[in-house]
Amino acid sequence: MRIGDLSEKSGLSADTLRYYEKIGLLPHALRDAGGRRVYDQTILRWIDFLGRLKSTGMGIKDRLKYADLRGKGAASMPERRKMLEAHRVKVAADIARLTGMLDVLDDKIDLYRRMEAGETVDPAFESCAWTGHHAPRSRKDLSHDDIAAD
Amino acid sequence: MRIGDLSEKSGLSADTLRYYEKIGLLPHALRDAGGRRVYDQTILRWIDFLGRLKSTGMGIKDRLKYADLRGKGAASMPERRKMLEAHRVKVAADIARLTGMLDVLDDKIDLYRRMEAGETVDPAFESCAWTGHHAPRSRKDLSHDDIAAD
DNA sequence: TCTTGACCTGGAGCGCACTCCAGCTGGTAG
DNA sequence: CTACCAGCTGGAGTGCGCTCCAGGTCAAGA
Repeated sequence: MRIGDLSEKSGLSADTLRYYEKIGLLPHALRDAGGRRVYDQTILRWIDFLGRLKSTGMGIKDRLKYADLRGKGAASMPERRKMLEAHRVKVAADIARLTGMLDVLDDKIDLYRRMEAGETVDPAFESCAWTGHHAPRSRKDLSHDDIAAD
Repeated sequence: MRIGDLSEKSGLSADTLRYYEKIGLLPHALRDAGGRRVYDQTILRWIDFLGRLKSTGMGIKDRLKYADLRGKGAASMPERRKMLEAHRVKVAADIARLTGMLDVLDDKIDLYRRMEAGETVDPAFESCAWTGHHAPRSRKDLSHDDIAAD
């Protein structure tokens, strides 16, 4: 498989694949007689996993570190596992944040809908504006205040 | 409230607050006699909501657009609502993606743990490697292949 | 009065993650 | 034989989202 096929199968551009190799995310590809990169199917598994790490918020530095560990073989397994465990914590936190946002959005969308329909806004939300001098205590407090026509 | 206090309360640096004002995410702040920005508490609600939009993956262009609509008042409500509805769809998709990753991570972490303990790898996972020429059919298929010592 | 510290402006610089390009080579189809 | 296309390299450019800095103003406390 050459870079064009891999590009198609992986969904990454040839430029990106070469870039990934250059920075070390992908191992140096073997070359054919003409100097062109030749890939094995198995690289797809790795590219997919890298894509998942990226799309779940792992930055390039950590992906590079992980790729580096992977290149070191079985001895690096405990360290790789620790990285994945750390990432798991972040992913779980992100899910919680996104889920919270879903509620905020639903409330706001609902408020807009009602205001568009000409409904008077529930005074329970009007009156809880920040007039005091206290800092917000929690996400819950804030998300309550968030139900506003912003 | 001056910019230092707002910085503390919002968690954004004064530089970032000025930057946000410059690009239009925040409205132009009123100034005191000495030309310094003076803020009202209510700006915190807006900053918090902007932060949520950002931290749930809304890019700067869309946040700018939303901020612009907000500045136009009640007439822009239907459009704002549509933006929020579109964002909701993205957020829900992100939650699904992250949740899928959680499973992948759990499987991989488990595999590493077992391999670190010297256990032989389950042949069900060894043999399902990509030797065929088919593209992956679904996330489920792939996540299965993903259980590999990468 | 003097000094400190918060704030001001405009603009440069940075890290991430690509993306594009010029100019070249190598293999293949007509 | 020639045209073409895929691929090669090195390097410049891009968009996002800040972050930092120089050089200045202003107000309040010792």
